[in-house]
Amino acid sequence: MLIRDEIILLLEQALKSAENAGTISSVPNHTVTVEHPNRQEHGNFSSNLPLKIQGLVKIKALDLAKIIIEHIPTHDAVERVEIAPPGFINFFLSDKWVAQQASVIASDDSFGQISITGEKSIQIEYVSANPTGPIHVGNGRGAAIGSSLANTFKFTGYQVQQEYYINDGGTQVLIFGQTLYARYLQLHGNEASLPDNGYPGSYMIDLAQEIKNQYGGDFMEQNNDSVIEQIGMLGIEIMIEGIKNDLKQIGVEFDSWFSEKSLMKENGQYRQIMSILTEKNQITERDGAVWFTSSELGESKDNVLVRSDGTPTYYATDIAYHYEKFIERKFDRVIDIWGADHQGHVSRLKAAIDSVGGNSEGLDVLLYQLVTLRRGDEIVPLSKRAGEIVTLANVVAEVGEDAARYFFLATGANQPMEFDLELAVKQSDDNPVYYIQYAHARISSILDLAVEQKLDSRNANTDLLSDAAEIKLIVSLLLFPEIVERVLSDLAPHHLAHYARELAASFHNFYGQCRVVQIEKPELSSSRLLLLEATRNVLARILGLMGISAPDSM
RNA sequence: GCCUUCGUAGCUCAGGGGAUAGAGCGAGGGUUUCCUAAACCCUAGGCCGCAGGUUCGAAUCCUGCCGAGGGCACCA
Repeated sequence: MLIRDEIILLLEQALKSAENAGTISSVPNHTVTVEHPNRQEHGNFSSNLPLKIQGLVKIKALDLAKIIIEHIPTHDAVERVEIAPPGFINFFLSDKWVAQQASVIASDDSFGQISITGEKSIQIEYVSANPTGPIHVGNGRGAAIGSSLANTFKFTGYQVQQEYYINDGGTQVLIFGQTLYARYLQLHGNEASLPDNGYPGSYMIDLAQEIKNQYGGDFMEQNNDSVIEQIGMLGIEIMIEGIKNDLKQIGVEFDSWFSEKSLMKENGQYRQIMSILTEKNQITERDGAVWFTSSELGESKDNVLVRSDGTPTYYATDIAYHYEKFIERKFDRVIDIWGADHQGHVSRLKAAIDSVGGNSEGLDVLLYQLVTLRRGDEIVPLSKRAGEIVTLANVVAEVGEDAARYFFLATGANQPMEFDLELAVKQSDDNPVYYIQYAHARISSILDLAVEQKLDSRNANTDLLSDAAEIKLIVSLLLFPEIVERVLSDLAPHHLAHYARELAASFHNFYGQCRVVQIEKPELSSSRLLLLEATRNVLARILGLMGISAPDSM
């Protein structure tokens, strides 16, 4: 159990005990919380319980605090409890107990795994960029958030499936095929113009070249209607390989690639949701199109499911897709990670999920604000000339995998993010990601030295870990499970990045204050080596969760 | 117009009911006969967009206003 939760328990027991003793009246339901105060003199944990319930028991908070602390049971970890105006109860952990935790953390690979209740199978769908072009910088943000979140869920014991939804159906893909075919014809010296709203990017020429290299003029000789579809599908396949490769560059690999087209089969999910909605009378025909009467469900308006030309909208296929997730694959919980430009889609999708028999409460949509790219003072336009975009691959090539992951992750999803290429590269020496990695490398280096000097942590005596810097470092380590908990409850992996930096700072400070390897003091050395092992465990873990490498030397 | 996210140090961002608001970068100063100086320590820098309200207590919650991004398609 987390020490935080044990302290909450102490407070609950104290309250109950005071009630039983008759010193205070019975308190109706309430939640006891503790937090980490900003200031050291307020202890390791602080509770506002007296302030919260003073009105209920009709005793002034400060007096109430006095009563409560008299009933707090003793606990190994707690050295003393103080009250502070206007009515806080502050807990100070004993240094001895804190020091002992170094031993626990060093030997426990599962340190940080919080106990979970409820659903344990979870699907996280992210990136899912259209396969009609290479993935861009904004997708990189979704990739970093999704991947780190998935890592953290997995670490905690969830069954996680990471999925990429391939939009390989619909009009976009048709236009993609037409564009590709036009480029292909041009490469063979034929006159051909791009379709309206085609894809002007030069990567389409490269793609056509690749197909030409592989298939020569095969597609020239065919003269049937399906040639565009064939060449389009071929192009999509190649694009997807490229996307997989780009994602691999930032350490992202999916368990599953789900094809939109597969929903359109004879008795597929698309047909099923259409018939369910028809049966439930939630569909109407208007202007030649088929509408979902979502306004009757409290949505701001109705939405088109089938266009007047008979093709389904993205909305309709997305309903089918989520029907497949919830009803067929039976995920308890689904997390979709989308760019903020899809915000308007959230509410109507949830409404539709409920209509087709799913439970939209199982769906969390995590929206991330869009990315602005900068180079120093200059804003880098995400799309340069017509169709030319700054790809994720460009950025990763420029700043490196680790820095890219860190920068994408470090800003909260709700916050619009500025990615400064100049900062990420030019100042790489002062880059937070190197700062964190350096802590790990330093530890490895000291551990190596210890081996040379024939020192190890077996003779550790945690009572010797009493320096302020040592205690502070262990206190930082003890925060790790709480961080994991927050990442999962808030779906906010940026906490990982900030915590990692704080932990690294605690370590670097310790390093400056306390020499580890000292031949003449083998017991102290041993104890500090134990602390290093504990720190390395947590640092390596958290870097792993963020998808950043933990180097042994730099 | 409606919906939504945001506004915190010169810059990039944490904190999202709690006590004297924090980091990094940038600025100024100091630290190395000793485990990696990609480090450590110190200093300067803030009406937390503005105005009301709720509360014992507001950067945090509510309302309004100002400013920025995104959305309001038979695009995805």
